Amino acid sequence: MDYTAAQRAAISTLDDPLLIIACAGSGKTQVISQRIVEILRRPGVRPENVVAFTFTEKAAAELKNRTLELIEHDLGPIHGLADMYIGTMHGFARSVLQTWVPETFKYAVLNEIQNRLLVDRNSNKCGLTTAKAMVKGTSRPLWRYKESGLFMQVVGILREDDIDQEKIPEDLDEALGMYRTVLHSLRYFDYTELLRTTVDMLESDPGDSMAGPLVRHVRDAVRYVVVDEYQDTNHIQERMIQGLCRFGANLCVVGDDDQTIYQWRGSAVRNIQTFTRRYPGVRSVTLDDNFRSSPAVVSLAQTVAETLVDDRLAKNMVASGHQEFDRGDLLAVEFSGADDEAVWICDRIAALRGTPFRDDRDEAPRGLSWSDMAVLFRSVAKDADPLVAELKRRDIPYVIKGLARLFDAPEIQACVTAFSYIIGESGADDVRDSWNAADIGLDAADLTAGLKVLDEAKNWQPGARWGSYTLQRTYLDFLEAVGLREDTVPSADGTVRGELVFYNLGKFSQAISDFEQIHFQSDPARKYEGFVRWLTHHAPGYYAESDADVGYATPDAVTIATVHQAKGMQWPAVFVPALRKNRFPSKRQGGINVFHVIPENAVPDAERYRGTEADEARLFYVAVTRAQKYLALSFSPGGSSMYARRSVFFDLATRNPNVLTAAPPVRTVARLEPRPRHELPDVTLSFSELKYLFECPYQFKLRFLYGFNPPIHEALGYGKSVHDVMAEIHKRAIDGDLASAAEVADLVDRHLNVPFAYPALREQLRDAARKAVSRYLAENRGILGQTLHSEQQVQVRVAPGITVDGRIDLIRRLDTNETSIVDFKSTERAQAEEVTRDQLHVYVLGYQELTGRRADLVEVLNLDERSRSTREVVDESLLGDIQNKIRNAGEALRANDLPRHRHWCKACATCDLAGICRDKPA
DNA sequence: CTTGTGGTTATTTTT
DNA sequence: TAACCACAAG
Repeated sequence: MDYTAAQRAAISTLDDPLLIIACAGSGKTQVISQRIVEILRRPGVRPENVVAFTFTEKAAAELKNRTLELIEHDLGPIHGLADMYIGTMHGFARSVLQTWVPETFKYAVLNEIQNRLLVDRNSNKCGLTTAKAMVKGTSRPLWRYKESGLFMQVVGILREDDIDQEKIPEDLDEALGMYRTVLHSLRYFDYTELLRTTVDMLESDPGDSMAGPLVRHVRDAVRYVVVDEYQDTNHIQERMIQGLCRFGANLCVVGDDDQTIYQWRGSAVRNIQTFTRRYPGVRSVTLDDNFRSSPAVVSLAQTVAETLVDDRLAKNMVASGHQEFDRGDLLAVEFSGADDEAVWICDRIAALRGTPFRDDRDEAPRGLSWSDMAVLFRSVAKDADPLVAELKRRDIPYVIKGLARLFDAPEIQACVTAFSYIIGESGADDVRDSWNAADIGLDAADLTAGLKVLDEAKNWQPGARWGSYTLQRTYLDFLEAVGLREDTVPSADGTVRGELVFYNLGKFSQAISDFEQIHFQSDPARKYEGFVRWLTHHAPGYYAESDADVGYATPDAVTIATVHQAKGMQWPAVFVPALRKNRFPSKRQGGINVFHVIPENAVPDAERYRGTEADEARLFYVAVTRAQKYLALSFSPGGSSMYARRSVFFDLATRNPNVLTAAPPVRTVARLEPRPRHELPDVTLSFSELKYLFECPYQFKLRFLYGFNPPIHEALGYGKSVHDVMAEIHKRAIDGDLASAAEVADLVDRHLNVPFAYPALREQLRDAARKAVSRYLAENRGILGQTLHSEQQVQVRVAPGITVDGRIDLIRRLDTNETSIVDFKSTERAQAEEVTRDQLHVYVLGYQELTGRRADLVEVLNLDERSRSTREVVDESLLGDIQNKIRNAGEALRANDLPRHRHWCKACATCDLAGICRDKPA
């Protein structure tokens, strides 16, 4: 790989704090990866010394894969790569807490929807009504349900930003305290609390009793910190970075202040703009070669960037790629209506298809295909309808993000009707009508069977345990009774409808899980009623987007996306329609916002949350720089007078000399056969996902691609709790601190978290856990001191782009001096023996990757006294087989080839989802 | 060029 | 409910 002088400078600066200003298309990911390789090349540096942050999981997967590829190529096999962290800051926080702070082991992380359900359910205890909004000079409390979203934003900002405590009203501070108390008493982190807890600990003294191990780990292990997309970091994230570097780790931040587009999350462009002032001795490198776009696209982007005057970091993007500019590539066209605009875009898409295009300088040209084109909107939800209709009319394939609303789907409406039947708000005829309207291949007899399930759910017995009436159970039973199958969903055109319907039904299953996680402990009558109430009033707003983007395989289709979603991507041809005043740039929004609750002067530069003209210009800059060669901007007046005028961005573009305002007649170039660029998606699987994939590919699809969840079990959390106890015991054992029998009760009490158990069950589980741990200690105390690793992160890269990662429960040395890999099982729940054997042999591979050594034995230690433990010698022949098996499974996943088993088999017998897969044998 | 009024609209999304 | 825009009036 040839690097430019600037790239080489960035790659080789390893000792001074480094700021890399990376223009769009400047090969940023490659540079970061290569720099990590150079770090690892240094004598004495181990992979665990490196921590690299990205903004999203997707970016992390890309960076990780690129880095591993380079390492393989430049350094050959090196060990311990599983200890190198490349991921999001939230992921890092979770991982270090999980490793170093036993007190946090039992915490679960809430997603945003569960978070909001929690706030609504505990609105008084959470401080929702204690917090007050200042409206027209008088204060009033916030509304439950209606303003709980606002409340969450408020408690988010209060914990993430650099707040002037003096200016916070007492009642608001109290509300925040109440909210945090509720979170902690239920053992939950929200995304913010996860970061806050970690950051607060990172800033503690190395001798601190709780945070000490974490701080000492950072002090001893973290030597190089890399932060990508630095312009999108906010105050708490900056604190996290400082916490990691406080013992002298080298810091490298990478970003582009012109591409800050997440300001409403509180990201502070100032972090990157003032970086050189805040860290002493910073070396600054600007990557201003754009290898992606033609000179004309680059010049237009420059025009946009130059409107951003204040405090912009100096840079001068130059086109250095191989794309050539031909007059007519850049257009800014006006239309009298959105329909004309849509027709024109489709015409142009059709005309561009088959046009010769070179992905690389010295590669033969290929014909452009559907997936080489993208249409980017400021708001897909508001503006994309006419285009979608036209694409549909012409049978041009497209994938769209963020338009269809989940609860508008007829099959979801039918689900809602089924639950409202249970609480007596709909009749049997309503249920039949709604499912018939969904047209998913059910006949009258199927629905009769389904109604029987719903009738049973109606008849809960007062006094019976609440946990036996789970919504998820009812839902899955209903789907099983009606005999729904993916391949019997009728479809007019192709085979995709079954997939879409199952995707939506899977999402509904997730919605049930979200609700039930928070409302499990309500009595059946209230739970079902509350659920229906939530489904009709609140859920539709929460689950706004249902993208039918199922699987890893990328279809050959035109992309319709928002500019935000397009960040980090590129296409040969890009369209940016609906460039209307008040939409793009977007006008400010009315209604009450966080600053009606938080005094504006308590937050530094509070303006940044609201979004400015400059922020919109940055967004437009991002849109323009996605194009490699063809870029068509267009305007048509929208429905009302508000959107009747042209955007300033459109006018700005027309002033650029490379832009034509009318499309020239199509040049007659030799057309080629359209051939989409073949890009293999990176696949990273956890061990448990892999287990499902081995067991049954279709079950994997139902669970992880569609999102179907099994019902919550009352004892859920027990296995994890015992696991956590073992983890603490072994971590202490490594430090030479052997737990005694007298500590068992205390250990169990600290880690036991069974939120869905009724009181008697909880006692029973506590007792079982104590027994299991005592028995384990009694039987293994002798070799506790020979613990090598506990909860060890491992990673196996079986093929380029296919990685498996996970944690090994325990690695220990036996008295025979053999190394043994141990997996704990704590419940009777059977798992096929060969699956366990496979899993353990994957661990063996992981351990070998980590240390270069081969383990001798694999053990399953059953902590449940009624099950047996196993101990086997590592099977050499199995190790090769398993690699192939993983590779094949990964390839199948990439190709979206996830079939069900041909016949009912052992896996079906234990599968929670068999009922929506096939008929059970008599 | 400023001010008042009535009408219209309320985005983006990651963890 | 709040904020902003377009347009008209002064």
